[in-house]
Amino acid sequence: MSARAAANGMERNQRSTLSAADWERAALELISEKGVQALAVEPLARRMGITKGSFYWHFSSRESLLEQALQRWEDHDSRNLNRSLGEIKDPRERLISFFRRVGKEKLTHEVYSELCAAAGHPQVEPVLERVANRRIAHLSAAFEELGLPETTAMHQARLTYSVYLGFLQLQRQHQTPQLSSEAFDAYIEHVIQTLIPGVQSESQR
Amino acid sequence: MSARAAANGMERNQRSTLSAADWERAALELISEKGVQALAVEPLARRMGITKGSFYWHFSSRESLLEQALQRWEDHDSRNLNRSLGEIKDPRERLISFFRRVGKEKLTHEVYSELCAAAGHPQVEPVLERVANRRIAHLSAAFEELGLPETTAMHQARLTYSVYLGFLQLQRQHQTPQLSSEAFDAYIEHVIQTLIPGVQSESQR
DNA sequence: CGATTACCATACGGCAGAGTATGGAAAACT
DNA sequence: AGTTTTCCATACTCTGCCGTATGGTAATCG
Repeated sequence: MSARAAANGMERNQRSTLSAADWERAALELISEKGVQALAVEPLARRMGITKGSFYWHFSSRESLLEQALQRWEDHDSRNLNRSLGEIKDPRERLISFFRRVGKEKLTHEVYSELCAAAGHPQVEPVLERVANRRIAHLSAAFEELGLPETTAMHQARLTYSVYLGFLQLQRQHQTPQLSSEAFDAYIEHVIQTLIPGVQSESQR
Repeated sequence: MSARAAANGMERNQRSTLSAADWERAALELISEKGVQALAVEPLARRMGITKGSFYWHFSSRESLLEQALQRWEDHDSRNLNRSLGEIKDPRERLISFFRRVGKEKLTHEVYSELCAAAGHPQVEPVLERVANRRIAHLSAAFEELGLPETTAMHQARLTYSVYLGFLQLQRQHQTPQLSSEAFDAYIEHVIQTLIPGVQSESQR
């Protein structure tokens, strides 16, 4: 009985053979937990109950793994954004869904949060730039649909995105109220009323 | 002529002997440039034109250096905050100065930005928590002075601080307009008008 | 002026992760 | 059934940093 067969039983639950996509998914999961700098070949392999002999068959280097994993994440995120753009017609609802989606899509946001922490990394930087530009453009378009002039809409979009980024940061510091609690909902409500024109609370009507 | 004397002439311009404070300052400078994870003994020593033989005379470990450097930074930041609280009476002016000070105090903010990126680090985390709480309390108090009810003021303070954090993040990604340009001033103006109650632009009057 | 103290260089051992080399086993082809 | 391909384990080397040990030199003190 080989050591490989022993490992199959417990640690590796799925198939008997790994693909590059498996490594990429595991890499993103590790990033979401410990950050980009913690993405190392041997620790990742140990985590998967395997050795790096496998890794270097699928990838040429650690750098290459990061590259592929980042691309996978970016594609996934990009599709998500376009989907909400197509599905939600009302720009106000689209903006609100932007905030509400922070709770859902947990893994994606955790990864993004860690990527932000690793800005400055040569491979991460361009991804961050593209993603931020796409999302800000998305917000800016919604604000324009709501009647804001172009420059104002751009400012408001940048401001809104800053709030989102700051929220992620406070979350990383555990400085934010528990998600899915009344305190959290109240805060989100406050943010929406402050940033989205034309949304009024009951007390203000 | 010793190698030491040769190093004195060029790399080390100041005194002939280093103090613990010198190491702490150099550490903060390195953090502001490359982040917390880049704070390593040997690279830092090389940067200072010296060897780690000196370092381990002043400090017991890398951990200890980080501890002292962080404390130095936090003290400095804390004093800054209290100073503005004492000097500026008008709460509106105090809030505005909060944003305007992002341009000044460059090193302090760059360090803070990198500390945020290193949230999760056991030594950094408590510092971040204390600093954020102090600043948010500072903002919250100002909003209360402007007449907002307690809960609303707290929400607004958290929101405002999120904007600040998001701004730092966008700066790290080079996604923000150049400081001290008209575009930058226009954006800051927009932020102030959106977040500070009772501030009106000329076009809105 | 001799001895102590402060500060630093050099050389060492140790660990952790990157990448390479090589061989083995199972599966897929022919 | 025999061969090739696919996938992985094991055993190296190499590099970068941590922390220690030890000795040297300049300043300072008694």
